[in-house]
Amino acid sequence: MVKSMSSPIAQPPTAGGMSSRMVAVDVYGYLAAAILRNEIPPASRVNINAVAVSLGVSATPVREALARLESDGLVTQLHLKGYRTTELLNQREIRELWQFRMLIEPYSAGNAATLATPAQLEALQHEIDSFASAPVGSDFDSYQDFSAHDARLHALILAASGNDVITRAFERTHCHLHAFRLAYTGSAGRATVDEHAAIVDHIVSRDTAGAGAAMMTHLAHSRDRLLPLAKQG
Amino acid sequence: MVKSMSSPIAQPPTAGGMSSRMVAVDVYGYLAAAILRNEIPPASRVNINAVAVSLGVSATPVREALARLESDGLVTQLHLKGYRTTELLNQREIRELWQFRMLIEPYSAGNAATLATPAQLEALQHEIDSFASAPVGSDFDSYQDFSAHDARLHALILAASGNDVITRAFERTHCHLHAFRLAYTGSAGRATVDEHAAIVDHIVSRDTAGAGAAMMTHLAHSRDRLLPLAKQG
DNA sequence: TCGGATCATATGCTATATGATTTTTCAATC
DNA sequence: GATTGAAAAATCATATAGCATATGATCCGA
Repeated sequence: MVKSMSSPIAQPPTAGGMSSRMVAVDVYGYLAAAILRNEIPPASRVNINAVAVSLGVSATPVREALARLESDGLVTQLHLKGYRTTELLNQREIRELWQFRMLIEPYSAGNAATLATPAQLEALQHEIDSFASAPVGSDFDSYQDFSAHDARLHALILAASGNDVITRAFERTHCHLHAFRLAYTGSAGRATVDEHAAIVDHIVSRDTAGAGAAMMTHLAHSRDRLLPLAKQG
Repeated sequence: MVKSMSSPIAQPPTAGGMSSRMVAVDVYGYLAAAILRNEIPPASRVNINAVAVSLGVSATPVREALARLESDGLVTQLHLKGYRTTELLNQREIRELWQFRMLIEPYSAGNAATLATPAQLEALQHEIDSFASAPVGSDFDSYQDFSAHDARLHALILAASGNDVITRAFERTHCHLHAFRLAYTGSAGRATVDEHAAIVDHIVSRDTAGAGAAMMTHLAHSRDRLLPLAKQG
């Protein structure tokens, strides 16, 4: 996100005409964050003009961002009825998404154990250390921090596994975003932190099979932690 | 509060609406097909205005389609330089893409053997039959038909496996489109037809392990057939 | 031949028009 | 009097045209 989005109120409409070329507001990032934080609740309409006005841009860049968000599965477009945010995942969808993760993430964790560069190992260890001793709060901001940490760690592991196709396929699931939308009132779990540490320990010690197994265990647990929060489906 | 009683019906939209409101041209489909057929060569610029004029629409729907195509990895956007089609896959990218397929398609083929409905089994068998005895030509149109058959068969298997997340992740790789761009001068292979038939035989006979193994074999072979056509990387 | 100025072209955006949809209003009926 | 249904108004999504700016190529002079 770039700038000037903490004030949802009126921006002066580009007086004089000098400022129209100044800043490219990251409409995509703004909308993704707004959906993440449930500022735009699930299954609610996204008013293109309202977004455009609140960001001080016109409709065209908003439409472009929404087209991308639809590819990401965060909004859906109905002809002549505009865009709506998607529903929260139900239990069936969680099972399907986690099954997908179980196919690619243990494999990727194993590859990371084999292929990670020293710098990548250090980044993984740093991510673990930064949360190993952190307080585990239960307020919104704490949970958001924790969710971001979770997302970063998994992304680091994928990146270290050396397969860009798989990494992008994983990113496009936006699994952490969907999980956050379900659990944004929840709290960070010490169990998750421990499971993350175990995965990274195996990767750092170049234990391919152990890393894959630890990731599989972690995914099964995280799925089971999430399922009770979702509707049946 | 407005009361305006007059203004009788006398405003039927009638004519006028016909010309400009005719049909929503499928810009996305047009561009995807154009890239597929190499009418827009790899790594070449896509002139938004030219596309708009040739399709008889304005720039806005073209921009929206290009935003979606970028999410699909078929074009890339450079700021103030517009959109370019992506390069052909190189050997490293083929290996990465096929590795991804090897993670999800054998699993999905196995699930299809377990879960496919009778209608889905029939659709699979029909797809096989329609090409089992077909002539295997080497001209452009024949190869295009064959590629479409290949894409349909894999899509049917994914659909029968009962996991929409995995199905969408697979679709978004556009692996058949990338393969076609590399091999569009090639010819359909009898070997591929036979491998397809073997996979479907296992699925129809509810042989989960056999279906997965047959799919894995098929993927390895198709990868090895494709690699010589790509640049090193 | 090389460097710099000039100009044509394309991009990204804004402003606006058009028509579909949704909401509100209001009268008629039960 | 409450409720239903239709008509009008308002709202909103989509599309179009046009403008300001950045880019890249051409041309000129040294």
